[in-house]
Parts: sequence; structure tokens; C-alpha cells
Amino acid sequence: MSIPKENTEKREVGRAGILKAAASLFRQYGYGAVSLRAIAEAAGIKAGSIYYHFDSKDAIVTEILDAGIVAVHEEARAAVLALPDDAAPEVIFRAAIRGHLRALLEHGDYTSANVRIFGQVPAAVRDANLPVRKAYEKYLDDLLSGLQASGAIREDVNLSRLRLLLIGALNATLEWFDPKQGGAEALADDYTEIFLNGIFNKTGVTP
Amino acid sequence: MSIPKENTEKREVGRAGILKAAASLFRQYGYGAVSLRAIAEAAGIKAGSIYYHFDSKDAIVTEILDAGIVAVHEEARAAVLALPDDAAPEVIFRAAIRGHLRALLEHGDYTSANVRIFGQVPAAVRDANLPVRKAYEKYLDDLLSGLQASGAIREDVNLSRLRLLLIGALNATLEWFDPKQGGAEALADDYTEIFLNGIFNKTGVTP
DNA sequence: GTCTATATCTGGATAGAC
DNA sequence: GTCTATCCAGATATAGAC
Repeated sequence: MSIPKENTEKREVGRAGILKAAASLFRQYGYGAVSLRAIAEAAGIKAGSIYYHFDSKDAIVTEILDAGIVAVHEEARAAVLALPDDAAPEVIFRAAIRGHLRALLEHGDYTSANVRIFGQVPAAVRDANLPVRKAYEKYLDDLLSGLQASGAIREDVNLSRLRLLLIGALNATLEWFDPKQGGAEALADDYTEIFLNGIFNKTGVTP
Repeated sequence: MSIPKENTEKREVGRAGILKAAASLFRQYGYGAVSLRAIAEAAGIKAGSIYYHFDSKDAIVTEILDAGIVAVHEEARAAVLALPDDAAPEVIFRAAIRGHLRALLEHGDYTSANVRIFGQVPAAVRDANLPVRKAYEKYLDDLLSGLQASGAIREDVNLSRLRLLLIGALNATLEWFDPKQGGAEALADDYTEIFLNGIFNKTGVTP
């Protein structure tokens, strides 16, 4: 998730500082509205100095996009792996949702920057981000596939469409989430309840 | 949904042509990437001529954003109103979902432009769009509230959170929807099934 | 109502000193 | 590794002819 041109193992405080500042600004204001001058100012340097670390604005945003997907992928994966071997299917599902939302809403700017600006960057930059995106999609598809094979998810559920529904609903929380009104975990549990059981009130529950 | 400064009742082919062309370009490429020169070219005129009809680029996008919300609001409302008086709760819910997705995925560029670029426009433009947004949100909240009061939606479902989940999941379909792989109606029915009943396989169905 | 021409500004990127 | 200074392209917006 970092593609320096040469001699990578350096201290790289300047480089990391630029990436961090850029991700925060991109997340807040979008790709087109953030200038290299603004990034430089937030990182505490001058605009021209950026070019010692990066070839272009696109090079910066390319790294940020990759880091964002990697972060959410790793957090979701870690949340599932932390479960006991005999965890119930709904617990596994909930853990993945929690990991995704924690990475998006609580940890760092890279993931939220990715969700916000992916649709705004040049096509070439989007294309460069596709491999890590596909890897995360495959992870989720495999997870859902396993849950369906074990009988936890109904057979008539189209899994790739379900994955798109889930990612769409989860990523959209970024637009309105307010940590002061309950954390990401509580939100994840609310959403999981609806995804698993729906909203419909089944009348005539067997007494 | 149109805020001309003076003498509105004119023919307005030029004006409408500019709005239509701009909405289409904004939907495809985002707000920042589309120049007035590109809009003018798509509308068949020169860039300078745009200023006869609009005061600024922001004035154009302001109208487009409002028109987008109005279109989805009206389509959802019409779909529900077209139902017989004794329509079942799940039929009402499905009709609203269908209307929203039809407006977003099949009818015109204004609604999809709104979803795509709302997060990219200047804050003042976003603020100007809030009243029509709030009106649509209120419509959905009232609809869901009625369904919950009648017992169709479980009492423990938080309605404002449900509304955010629904709009988020529905609007996200714009990013991947392909009309060649099934229309908006079929997609709406798939999503509705999950929203209503969830994905979880209830074992021990009463035989 | 649309044109041409242009003023003005901003942003990405480069060159070379330190 | 960061600075200053600057080039150049492209954008919004304006002025006035037609």
C-alpha cells in the first residue's frame, strides 16, 4: 500500500505527514476542492516541497485510496478472526459489520477519504485502486458464501447483490454519523438487526 | 423548483437546454471536473452565453440539485398514491422503494446528479438544497411512521435510522446499476425483500 | 440571445538556491 | 528536504459587438 519509486526504507516523516494531511482534507472537502497548497499548509511545508516526495497530486491520492481499502479490509478481517471457532453465524456477520464501520467512522481518515472521493478522482486513479477493492469484495463474498453454505443465510438471497447493498448502506453512514449520538458499535448492531431479521412485524408468532 | 430572478414565463429553451446538459455532465464526471465551457458545448452554445441565463456556475447547480430531489419525491409519492386504498403495508413500502429507484436509475439526470455531486458542491449550495431535502425526508418519515403505527413495522425499529439506511442503500445503487442486468423494478423488489424480511434463515419453521 | 475577446484568478508543476 | 520564484494551462466571469 505504498509505491515509492526508489529506496523506500527511509524515515519518511515528511511523506507520512503529507499523506495524513491530504487524507484529512480530501475527506472533508472532496478531491477537486483541495489544492496542493492547502495540503502543504496542513502538513507544515510549502507546496513545492511536496514534489520531493510525490510525482503528482494523483500519486498522493492513489496511495490514500489504497490505504483506505486496506484499513477497512484488515479491520473487518481481524474482527472476524478474533471470534471463537464456534461463533454463531449471526455473530460472525455482526463482527464483519462492526469492523467495517469502526474503520470507516472511528479509525483514521484514509477509509473515509476513499469513500468520499473515489467517485471524484480521474479514471486512471480509480483503475489503480481496483485491485485492492476487488480483494476486499472477494473477502466479503467468501464470508457471505460460507454463511449461506452453512444454512445461516437463506438460499434465495443473491449474495453479490447483498454485498452491494451492505457496502452501500454502511458507507453512506459517513454522511451523517455523529459520534456524540452513539458510537459505531451501537450503529453496527442496529443495522445488523435489520439486515438479519428485516423490519417487518410477523404477526401470529407461535405462542 | 426554478428560481429565476425576473420575468419567469418565457420560452426558456436555452435555459432548459443548459440545465439538462449540465445535469448529464455533472452526473457523469462530478461537479469540479465539469467546466462551463463543457456545459456550453454540450448545450450547443458558447461559454459566455451561459451568463445571459445564469449568474454563476453555482446558480446552475443549485437548480439542478433542487430538481433532483423534487423528481424522486414526486415519483415515490405518485407510486404510493396509485395504490388502491386497501393496499397491504408491504405493498406500500415496496411502491415507495420502486418509485425512488425508478427516479434515480431510469428517469432523467437530475436525481442521479444530485446524489453524485451533493457532497462536492460549495457549502452555500448545499445549504440552499436543504429545504427540499427535508421535505422528502419528512415524506418518508411520515410514511414509515404510518406503517409502524399500523403494526406492520416492528416497534423496536428506529425509524429515522431506518430512513437513513434505506436512502443510503438505494442511492448507492447508482454506482453500479446496469440496466442490461435487470431493471430498476426487479432491483427494488430484491432490496425490499431484504429490508422487510432480512437474510437470516429461520430454522424450525412451524410445519 | 448568442457571439468574440479578454480580464482575472487559481492550481499543478518545475528550476534552482540553500 | 525544504525553500522561493515562476511558468503555464485552464477556469470563472465580464464587456461589448451583432
